[in-house]
Amino acid sequence: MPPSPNERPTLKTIAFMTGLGITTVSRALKDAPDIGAETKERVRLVAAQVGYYPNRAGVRLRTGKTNVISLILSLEEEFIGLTSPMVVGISEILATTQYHLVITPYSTRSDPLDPVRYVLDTGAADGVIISRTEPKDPRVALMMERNFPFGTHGRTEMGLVHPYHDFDNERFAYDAVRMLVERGRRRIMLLHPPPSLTYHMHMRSGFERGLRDFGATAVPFNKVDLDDSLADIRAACEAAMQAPDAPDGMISGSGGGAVALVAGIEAAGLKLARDVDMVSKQSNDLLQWLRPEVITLREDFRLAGRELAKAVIARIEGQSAIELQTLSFPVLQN
Amino acid sequence: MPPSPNERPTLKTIAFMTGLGITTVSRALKDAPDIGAETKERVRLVAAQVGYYPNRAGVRLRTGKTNVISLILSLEEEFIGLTSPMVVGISEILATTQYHLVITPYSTRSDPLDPVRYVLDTGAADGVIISRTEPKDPRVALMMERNFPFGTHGRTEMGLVHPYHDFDNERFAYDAVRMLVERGRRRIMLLHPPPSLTYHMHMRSGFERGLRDFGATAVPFNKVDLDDSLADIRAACEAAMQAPDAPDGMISGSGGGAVALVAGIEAAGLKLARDVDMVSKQSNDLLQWLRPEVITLREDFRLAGRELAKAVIARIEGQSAIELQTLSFPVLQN
DNA sequence: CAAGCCACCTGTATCGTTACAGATTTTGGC
DNA sequence: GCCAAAATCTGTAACGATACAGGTGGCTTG
Repeated sequence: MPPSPNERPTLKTIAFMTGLGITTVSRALKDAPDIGAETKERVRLVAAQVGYYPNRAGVRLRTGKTNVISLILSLEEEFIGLTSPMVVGISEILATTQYHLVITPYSTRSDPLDPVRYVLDTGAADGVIISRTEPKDPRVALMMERNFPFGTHGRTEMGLVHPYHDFDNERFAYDAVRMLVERGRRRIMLLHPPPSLTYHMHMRSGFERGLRDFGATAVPFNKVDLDDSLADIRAACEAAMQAPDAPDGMISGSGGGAVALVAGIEAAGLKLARDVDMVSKQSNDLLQWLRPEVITLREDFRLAGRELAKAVIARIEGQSAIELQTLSFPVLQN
Repeated sequence: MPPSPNERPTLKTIAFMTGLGITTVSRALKDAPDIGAETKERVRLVAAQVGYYPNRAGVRLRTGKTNVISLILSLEEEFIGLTSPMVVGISEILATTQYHLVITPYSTRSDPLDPVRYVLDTGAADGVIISRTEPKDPRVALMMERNFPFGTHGRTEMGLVHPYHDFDNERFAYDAVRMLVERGRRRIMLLHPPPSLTYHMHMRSGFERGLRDFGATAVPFNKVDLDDSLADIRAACEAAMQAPDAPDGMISGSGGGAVALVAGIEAAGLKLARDVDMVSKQSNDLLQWLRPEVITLREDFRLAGRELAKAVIARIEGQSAIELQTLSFPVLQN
């Protein structure tokens, strides 16, 4: 019985059209060595002609390969818009491959291990990308233990070697201090990431190294971090500016945080560039347009997405993890 | 042969454990009417106990149901961050179902029909969500013709009934004009969406109705639209402000556009609230923090994501399209 | 008590693909 | 020419699920 011409073509369709066996067609399309060159050519031609795509469910059922990369996203952090460019970067890479991108969400209020366990237990993907990486990240430990391919946005501190892409937050904070000191600022305040995340340490250590090397002092600012609401950050900043030892320089670990700090400074009746200078990490340029006085160092999330997608695929293909660790560096805007 | 206890459990595992047939287990888990109540209970218990999830590839191969919703994203538009909250909204809904969210990207430089054709031809998803909807949108026509479930962010003008969620841009522009006139502004400029998109018409007609009803006049501003770069928009705005008939009121169809307009106004040496008032659509609150003088009306993209996800699922389940059309309204910030 | 009906359960075939173990034909060596 | 070794090709089974067409046993019904 000839396969219906209206249905999506399968190996059977091509087998019928070429007069070959289904197995032969399958192996021809895989360029297997035991198939004749002319046969392969013929099969490829017919396959292209009828617009054949392998059925993903068939492949997945038989081989276990899902051809899916899962991006695990916290529903809370993300609406700030940071991951949007990351999704774009990942998509750019996956578009050139067979992989699809699946978004696996979780709520920060629930266990961050849940989505990872879900993917591992159900075999929902061939590889995973996670962010909000912690020094002793249990997700990383779990995936390493199961030997499951993944990449992290951010590093860990467990002596486990795994693929990552990270922004050099140590250098960012160090350079930020330098730039502030160059502008004559000496009393510097840092709006840091939540202490649970690895890059908190990086940013703090760059900050402190900068203070030492360039001779500035830290103004404590520990009541809020980048996970807090902009309203809370602004209020804390306003209070800090009105305290006796108010800072004359500020560093913000994100563009959103910087906006809140600027609002706090101005609510205290002070003025950027005149009373305070600020260096901020920035991923898009809205801040730049409205407060060009803020010095911004760009973190390229799109690049991060590209690097992570490449790393995870390479890991799936068996490349060793140590070759799949990349770092990117702050770039001064303008 | 008992199924290996290390592997993921399948129907076979449960069948072995309960002493039932595979078919019975399958039907019991589906709550089929021809299975005894006690049996169902027993099967459900064992299934929960061993942590059974149906194998997606098996279901998909046998039934054709993918349990996937595809969000089709333009790689260019999106890094402004608009779709990030939309992804969150979609995820919130899908998390309560069996559906996975797959991001299917395309480049605005290529044919927007490509990703739709891909999903249709490969059966990659059970339903699709698209944005950047046009009055005669060929993607909508194609999916309607193939009777494929989808939802659009934005309406069409083809006399075809399909699920959509839209923001009432007509009302937005109308209200915006009113608010500007209330502040004594009479010469109003509109930064509109690209003319190819449906909501361009909506926004323009609300704008013009507002001008008539409230007695204001339009200042032409047709060289740029919201798809242009912020730099181009700013330059165009600066030029407009220096022309003899400069506007004293402005309406921006997006928060990003508003930032560029503000920069243009200020580059021309003018001042918000004093020389010009502005009403902008806004999806996050960065603008609000740095230029509180700008009046912002919120468009809730997260809600849009939720509504669209619900609509597509309902459509898949056979609900009629006309019941799946929703509109949301501008909300004044503060 | 046979027939019919219900309530429950189950075997078989199938979706599209690939691993595996042959089968068939060609080629080459002597 | 004959046999072994390549070179090509192919059928079967299996991945996990479900549609479909039967089974089986008990109970009512006339």
